[in-house]
Amino acid sequence: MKTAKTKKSEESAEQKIIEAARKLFTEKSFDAVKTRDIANEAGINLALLNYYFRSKEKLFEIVMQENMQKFFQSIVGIINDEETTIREKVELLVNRYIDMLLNSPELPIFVMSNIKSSTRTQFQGRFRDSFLMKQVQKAIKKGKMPDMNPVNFMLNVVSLTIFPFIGKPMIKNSHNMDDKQFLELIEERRTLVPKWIDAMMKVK
Amino acid sequence: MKTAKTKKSEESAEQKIIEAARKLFTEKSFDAVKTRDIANEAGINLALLNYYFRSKEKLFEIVMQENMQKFFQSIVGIINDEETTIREKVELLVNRYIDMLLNSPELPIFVMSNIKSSTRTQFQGRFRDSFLMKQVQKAIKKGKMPDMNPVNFMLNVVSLTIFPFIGKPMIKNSHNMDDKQFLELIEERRTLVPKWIDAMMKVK
DNA sequence: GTCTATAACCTGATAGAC
DNA sequence: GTCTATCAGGTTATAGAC
Repeated sequence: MKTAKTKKSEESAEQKIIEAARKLFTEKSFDAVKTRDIANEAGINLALLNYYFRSKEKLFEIVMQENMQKFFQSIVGIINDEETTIREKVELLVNRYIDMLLNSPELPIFVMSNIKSSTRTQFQGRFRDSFLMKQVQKAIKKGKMPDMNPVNFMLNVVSLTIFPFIGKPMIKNSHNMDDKQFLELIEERRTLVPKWIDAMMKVK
Repeated sequence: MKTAKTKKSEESAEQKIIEAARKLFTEKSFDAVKTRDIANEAGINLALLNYYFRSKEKLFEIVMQENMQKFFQSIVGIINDEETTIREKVELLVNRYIDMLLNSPELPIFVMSNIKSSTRTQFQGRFRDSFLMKQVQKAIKKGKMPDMNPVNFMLNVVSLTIFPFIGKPMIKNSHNMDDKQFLELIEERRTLVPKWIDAMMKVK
């Protein structure tokens, strides 16, 4: 063990830095976050940050990696389950994403803003090669879904589930809603989105 | 007139600066954009930027204003038209947004990232008080739509139309698509989204 | 491992010549 | 109006003491 640990809520300095970095990088842009902010948030000194991680970029890469993981990993199991139906997968996906995003509402914008700059091969083809895609293609072939690019199916699920979190400030502003009302809106969608997806797939 | 203009593609320095700023601020964060970048992009000197606009913040405010305008203004007319049906409004909205976003794909992330920091009263209640909202509320009361928060209707239209542009890098990456395929996907949605919205509203 | 001090560089803004 | 030169302060990263 590198560092002595007392049992109570004592993390290693290294871990405290990573957590501070994750918090700040997830809610603000790379350039908006200053290394001093991270050091302060972690309760350690600026020099220590460079001792553990060689540079701001290196630290950001770690946070990026963790956030991408968090965003994608949790659904890989769902979309590749060969035992569940399309409808069941949609329900699982919607619930999984809503639960995650209620805890980390800033995650989508982070992912969408930073997916370009890295992880180019990390999740490449991960959706395309999933079992869900095969199910959707089969459903289209059988005429049980509109004759369309199957990507549109997954895109609809993701759009209806994730966009409300990305657009939260806009929604609250343009409809004069408070946080409680927004939460009720999301909970309503938890049950409605799967039904909607079902209905959408019946158009010819 | 403040500055002499030759007729051919000669804009005032002031305008060139604004356009350079819009380009850069729209595709990168406030802190990621350096005033020197803007000056270079505009083909003028750094000092001139501060001569016309007192500070980086002032210049950003102008760009923000223009982008918010561009994002919201174009739909105000559509959602307040008392002559068109809900279905017609949806078709108009989808087409208007897709056309706009094909030209300015970075606009949604800019708007969603910056709507907090300003324009708090700019578009407040603009959706809530629209004629479309009244139509939707009436449809719900008549049982022609699911018994839900009417905000969910507008939110579905916006989600299905705008999210694909926000998620473009993710979609291209996880489905191994190129730009041409992405464009075809969007064009397919242009006709499908209104049909889908129609079908969604028939669930009980 | 952790700190203070500081080097080396970057960035927004201004002074002053033309 | 437009430029060059430069200032003042901030920012990342490192040197060196403990």
